[in-house]
Amino acid sequence: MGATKAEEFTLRDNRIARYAKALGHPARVAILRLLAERQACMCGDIVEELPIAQSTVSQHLGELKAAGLIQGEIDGPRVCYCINEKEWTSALTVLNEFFKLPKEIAAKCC
Amino acid sequence: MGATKAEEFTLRDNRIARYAKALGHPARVAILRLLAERQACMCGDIVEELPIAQSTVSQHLGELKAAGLIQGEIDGPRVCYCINEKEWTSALTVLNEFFKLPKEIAAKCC
DNA sequence: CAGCAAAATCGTAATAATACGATATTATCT
DNA sequence: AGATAATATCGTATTATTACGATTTTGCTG
Repeated sequence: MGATKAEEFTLRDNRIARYAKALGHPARVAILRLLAERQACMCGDIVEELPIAQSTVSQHLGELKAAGLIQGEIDGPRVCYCINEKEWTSALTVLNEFFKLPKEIAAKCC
Repeated sequence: MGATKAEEFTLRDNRIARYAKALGHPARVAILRLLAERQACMCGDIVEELPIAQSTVSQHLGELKAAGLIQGEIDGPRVCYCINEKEWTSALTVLNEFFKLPKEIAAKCC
């Protein structure tokens, strides 16, 4: 993302940014949607559903895993991915809390 | 963000990604938090609060404005920024709806 | 063990994001 | 008009992201 000064911000804000960044690309949103919408968790079927190459899908999966939002489990010759419910809930909570901030404020100036 | 294929994904997923991307940097989260937490909307005071240069703050403000999350109004020699309540609510709704997807699913496989 | 299929990793090119200093704008005040 | 103060914009260096093809790894199957 270019030079960054992430360390100089609060842990809380970095946490929010980390989750948000993981959702910051339509391919990753689409992947998460697929994982959420299908009963079973997906593996390489994602590649067939999305307009990007296998290696790129794998890269996006890696980022989602790094953010903690999904987890993968080896299932025979393939890998079965699914949403990490715990982190997912955590992300929802953190983002919701953040988004509700202005609701508590009456005054508006512009 | 490097080469991108955003056009090939759904509008819905692009919309979510757009909001999420705006929140994808701790500086922008911090800026939004400042705008939300203070009664009045901020201007250059943000520069004093954050560990980044004035031009960088201005750049982040521009991105938040492009995403629709904030709006600025000229107020004398300064610019008064505040959260765009409408878009903010819209972002909350869209993200919430997305995050609640897996809750409707009983089966888990890993 | 050889062969196969799925996924990860590597190498790399193209592009976007981050950050800063310097400069230009803009609006106010004297 | 000129000076001042606040923002925006420009130019640019650095670093991150995205994407793909090629290759490697991994685990199963004959």
